[in-house]
Amino acid sequence: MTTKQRRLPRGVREQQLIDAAVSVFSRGDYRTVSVDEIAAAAGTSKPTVYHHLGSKERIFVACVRREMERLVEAVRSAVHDPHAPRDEDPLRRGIQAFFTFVVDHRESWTVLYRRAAVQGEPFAGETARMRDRVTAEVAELITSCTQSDYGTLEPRDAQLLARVAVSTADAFADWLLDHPDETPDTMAGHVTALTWSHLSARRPASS
Amino acid sequence: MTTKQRRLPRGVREQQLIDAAVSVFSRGDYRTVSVDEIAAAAGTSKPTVYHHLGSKERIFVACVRREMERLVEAVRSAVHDPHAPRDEDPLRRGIQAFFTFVVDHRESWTVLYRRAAVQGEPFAGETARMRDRVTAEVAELITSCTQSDYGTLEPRDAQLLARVAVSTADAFADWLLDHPDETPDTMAGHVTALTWSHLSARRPASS
Amino acid sequence: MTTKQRRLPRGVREQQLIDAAVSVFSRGDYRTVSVDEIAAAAGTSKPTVYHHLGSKERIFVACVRREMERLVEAVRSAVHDPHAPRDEDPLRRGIQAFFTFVVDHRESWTVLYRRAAVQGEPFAGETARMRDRVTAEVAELITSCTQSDYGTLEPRDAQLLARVAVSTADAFADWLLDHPDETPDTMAGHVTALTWSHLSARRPASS
Amino acid sequence: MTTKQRRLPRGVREQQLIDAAVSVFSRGDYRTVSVDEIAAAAGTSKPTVYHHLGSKERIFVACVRREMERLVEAVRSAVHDPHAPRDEDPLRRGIQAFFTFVVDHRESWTVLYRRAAVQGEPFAGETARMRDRVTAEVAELITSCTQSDYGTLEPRDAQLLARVAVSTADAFADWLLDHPDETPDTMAGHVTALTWSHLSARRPASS
DNA sequence: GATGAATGAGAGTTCATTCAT
DNA sequence: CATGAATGAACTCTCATTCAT
Repeated sequence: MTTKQRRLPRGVREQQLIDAAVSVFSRGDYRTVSVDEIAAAAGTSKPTVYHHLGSKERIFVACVRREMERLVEAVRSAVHDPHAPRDEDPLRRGIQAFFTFVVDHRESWTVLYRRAAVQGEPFAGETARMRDRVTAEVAELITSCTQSDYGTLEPRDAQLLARVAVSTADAFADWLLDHPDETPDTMAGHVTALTWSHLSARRPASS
Repeated sequence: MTTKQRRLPRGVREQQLIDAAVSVFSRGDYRTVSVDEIAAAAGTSKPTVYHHLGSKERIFVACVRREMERLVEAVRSAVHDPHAPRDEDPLRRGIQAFFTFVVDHRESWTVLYRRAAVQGEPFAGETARMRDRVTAEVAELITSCTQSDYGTLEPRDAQLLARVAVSTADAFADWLLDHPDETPDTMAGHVTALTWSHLSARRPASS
Repeated sequence: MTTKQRRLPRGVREQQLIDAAVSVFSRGDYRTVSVDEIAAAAGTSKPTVYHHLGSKERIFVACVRREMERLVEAVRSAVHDPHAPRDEDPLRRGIQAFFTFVVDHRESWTVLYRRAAVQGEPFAGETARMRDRVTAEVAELITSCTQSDYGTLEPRDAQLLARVAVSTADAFADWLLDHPDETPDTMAGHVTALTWSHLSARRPASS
Repeated sequence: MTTKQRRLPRGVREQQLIDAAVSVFSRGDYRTVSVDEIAAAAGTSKPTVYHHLGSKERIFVACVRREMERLVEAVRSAVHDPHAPRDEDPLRRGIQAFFTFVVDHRESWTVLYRRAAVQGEPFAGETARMRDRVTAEVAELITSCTQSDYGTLEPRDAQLLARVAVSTADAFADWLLDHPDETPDTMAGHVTALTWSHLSARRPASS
């Protein structure tokens, strides 16, 4: 799976292991996945995994944490892209970045959105907080982009919209898997239109 | 959990067991849940569960199957309700029924939508097929209700809409858990508006 | 090891398991012993052991607790034996009972005195308390038997004597293993003489 | 734990390692202790420990061996002390030295007497032989000191007495931990008196 | 029909020990 | 010499599943 390379420096091995773990966790949930599988996917042995990550729980949290950072970073830099044309909608850019991430890093997204949702695991608190950050980030994005156009969007509404946007992106990503002829860009257009239209539906009085 | 009642007729006992199983499966995924827990929740012992349902896998499938029937039945009878006012939108009625089910039978829905989604379990095929039937049903509903208004809605588009509707309903149900002041009816309104607006977005030419 | 007998009632199986566990724990310390060994010695399987005793720690504690009761009971009933001759020294009778127990139930004693002494195990508190009870019991025995002869024996001195008596009995039991020609009775005589003489050493003024 | 000092001459490093190992082994038994702990206590890394001592077993044996030498040496030089007053009892001097060692080098003694007693370890033979040497030494001491006073003390009796003396010293050392107001000297007096009185008890006819 | 008892298979975790730097 | 990295083996504990009552 990975180029076999013994005696790697700390940081590198660790990233390799997280790569493997994300991939494996995207195919089964926390309980289904065995540490042996992760080790095998990383081309190493179980004790090595423990040497670097400490415990199955910490492996999982490390996965969620890292993929979370990547996602947030991707969306943020898209929204604040200094090279983007002035007249381009930053909201659409952000949503597109978000959506592109979901599609391009299918495994990451699955771990982030689907696996972290399972209740009752020992690490519920940590991952739930992580998961909330995705929607919080999206909500903030929506808020900041709509402030001028529609008056002040209530935080509560922004939250709701964010949740809808996220779950919709998830549904679209699934859709894309079964229909490879659709382009991420087309889909991103759908989501944006959808969000806009829902914004009007929510706030008919403010137009 | 259930009123202890020995020596019940076959069918009844079985339904009780499935009730308990649905409740337990809604709180943890397939692997997390133990047959012991299910037996305890049903107020009986493990071998009794096996006697009636055969194996853990078959227990789970039985849960998904039964809840599925209930959901489909609820939506269908709402759409074809003969006592409904003529001028009422059957689509909205259907969506509302669907949404109401999701909210009222939180546990059933969780098992149906979240648990059945996990890949890699031994019964993947069976439950995946079940799960697809939800969206298929919704798609059919949308198709049949929009046929006259928007020309012929492409099956493909109906499918996509169905998926969005379903995942949105899921997001809304989650939202409702955190915000008990929202009424299911309000939420149902949101979904309908959302779906309509998206229909326009998808078919701008046909208006 | 034990007569193979399937499907035993709860209590019986449990005692069998503790029997086996005592035997195994007497040959190796807490960490050396594996639950598999215990299961094998009891003629059953590992999960059965867990079914009845719960955890390795609880197995060990159960052993210590039961053997403790036995020892205390043996000494007590010897001291208060109503059929004993009036002029017989109850102290000697008690020490002899104690010593006989140590020699006859070599395994029990080893678990009680040697294994429970190891610090740093997770159950340190529980077993330490148990272990203290042996000496406390012996101290009480000594106190009650010497009260009239030597004035009031200070509790502190009784404690010290008890400790010496216990460790001496342990040494003697070891000795007996290497020299089978000595009889337990002879040894009991030694201990008594030893204790008496030491009593004089401690309280030279009261003679 | 030890002053970090790289590139030490062979012998010194080795002694430092044994120091650390004795300290660690005194707190947990052979299985509880990990080589990592020993390495950490010595302020070095695991492979270094292996480089010098070879294996966990050999580490343990090295500890026992060295502490044994120290104990024997301490007792011997006390008995044969040329500067001691002529009329002083060399037996008491020896016992006192022995007892002082037990109290002052609590960790050494624990390793020697308690840890080495566990059966079933791979090195049982070696350490058992070591352990026997303590009592043998004490027996010899007793024999040589009593030769003139009580006729010839049978070797067998000397052995028994030695065992009792040793286990009693152990009990006293424990006692001292809980009662810091007792001085080692007082205790040594107790042991000597105890041994003498027991000698009389054993050989009433030979006086 | 219903249940306490029993178990084979497997998962997470640790550790003594060895390479390779 | 000294060490971070790597691993095979073993151990505790759990669970789906089946007997025997």
